[in-house]
Amino acid sequence: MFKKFKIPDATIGRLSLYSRYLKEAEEKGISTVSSQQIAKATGVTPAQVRKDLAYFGEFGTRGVGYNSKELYNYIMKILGLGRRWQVALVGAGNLGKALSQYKGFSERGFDITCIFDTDPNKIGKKLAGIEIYPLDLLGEKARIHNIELGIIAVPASAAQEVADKLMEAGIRGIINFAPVNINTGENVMLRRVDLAAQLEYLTYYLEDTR
Amino acid sequence: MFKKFKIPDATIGRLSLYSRYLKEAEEKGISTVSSQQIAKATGVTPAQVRKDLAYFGEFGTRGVGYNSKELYNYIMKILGLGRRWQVALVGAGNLGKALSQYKGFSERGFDITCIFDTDPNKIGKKLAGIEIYPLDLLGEKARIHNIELGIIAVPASAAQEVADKLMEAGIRGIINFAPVNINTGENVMLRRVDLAAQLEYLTYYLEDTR
DNA sequence: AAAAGAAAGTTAAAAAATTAACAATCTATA
DNA sequence: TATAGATTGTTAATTTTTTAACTTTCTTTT
Repeated sequence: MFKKFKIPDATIGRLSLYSRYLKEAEEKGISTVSSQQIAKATGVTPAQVRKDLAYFGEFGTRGVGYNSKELYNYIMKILGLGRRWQVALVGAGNLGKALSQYKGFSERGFDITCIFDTDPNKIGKKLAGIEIYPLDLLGEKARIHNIELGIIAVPASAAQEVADKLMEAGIRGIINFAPVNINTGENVMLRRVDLAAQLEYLTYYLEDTR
Repeated sequence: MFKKFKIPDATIGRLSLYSRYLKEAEEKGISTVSSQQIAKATGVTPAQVRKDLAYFGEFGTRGVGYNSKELYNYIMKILGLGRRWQVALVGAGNLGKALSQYKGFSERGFDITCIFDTDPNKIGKKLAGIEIYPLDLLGEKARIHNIELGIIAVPASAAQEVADKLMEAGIRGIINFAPVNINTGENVMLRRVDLAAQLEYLTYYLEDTR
């Protein structure tokens, strides 16, 4: 799988959506799809679909289209979803609880196998059947569970500290749900997801359009 | 507030982050900040900060910087956060439950005041103190509660139907947590947040870099 | 077997976003 | 009061991303 040259971030997000449509199509017995069909289902243009795919190779047949199952498999491979990933969740508050129970992760190959918190009242208890460990055990447990990804679901004030601990434990990819910027090493992939900010995109546009 | 010309989507997201830093700075007693400081704290370049702000006006003083409190207020106004917004949550499953309890919304001016579901076992019960209504009552309750924004936290298969109902109820902004594209009218702002896809950005980059 | 239609892959053009450079202006200091 | 330093707002250049147009190839039909 080539990642020699820079791919637009948005392309990755669209590939994810394409793959979901392709799975659905295949399950419905639609064995061949066109860029047009993919585009319609995912809300983009056919040219965009072809361009996105062209970054990675030639997956279709001219004059015909793409084989749904085949393209699905290719995209999943491109996204790194050819295998399962073990994920650590830090923060057993409301958000952490929700994420631990969210079915959507498992469906896409992500297994949250350990949860960490600093609150003595939470440690030892379970969330969605997964035991909550003290944050200090992160390194040890991460090794045992083969953790490669981490989710930060703690208050903004604790986010950087948690990120540091995750990096110390050798975790290479981090999703940060805290509404704050955190600094990571060069070899660590970081992505921030600010739920409130999502609503703010809406209010920005709606503010004075009434 | 001008929105005559197109602002990069990413700018809105950064403004949100700037505002959080500014609030923090002000609370710490830092009354003046430079684009450099904002940039450092939020992980962008100073030029980017100034450019982002320049879309909306002149908020600083050359040779000096920005007044933290003042700039904070301006940005909040720009984002439409000069007032509170009433939000309806559709879907009382794991994700819905989490979102209903998430403190981060209220802090930024969003109040989830009613929750909807189709599951008879859930209707009538409460989540985070908020009653769960049958989806059919959406229109009625939305009117009573002055709902302007909607959050879709239902399975992908039901997302479009829910979106249609939200639009019917006059809701103008929608966050869709279902991993599927949905179609909305022209005068409705839509934003998709795919939690699993966030992890996929990481795995895409990590896949073969071990 | 040729022609028409469909659809991918590719190249070029256009648009959008970011980065960098610079001119204007404020504050502090000599 | 002039000068140096700081820092904004703005303009220009660069880079990135999207859109459109075109070429190739496959399938079907006449």
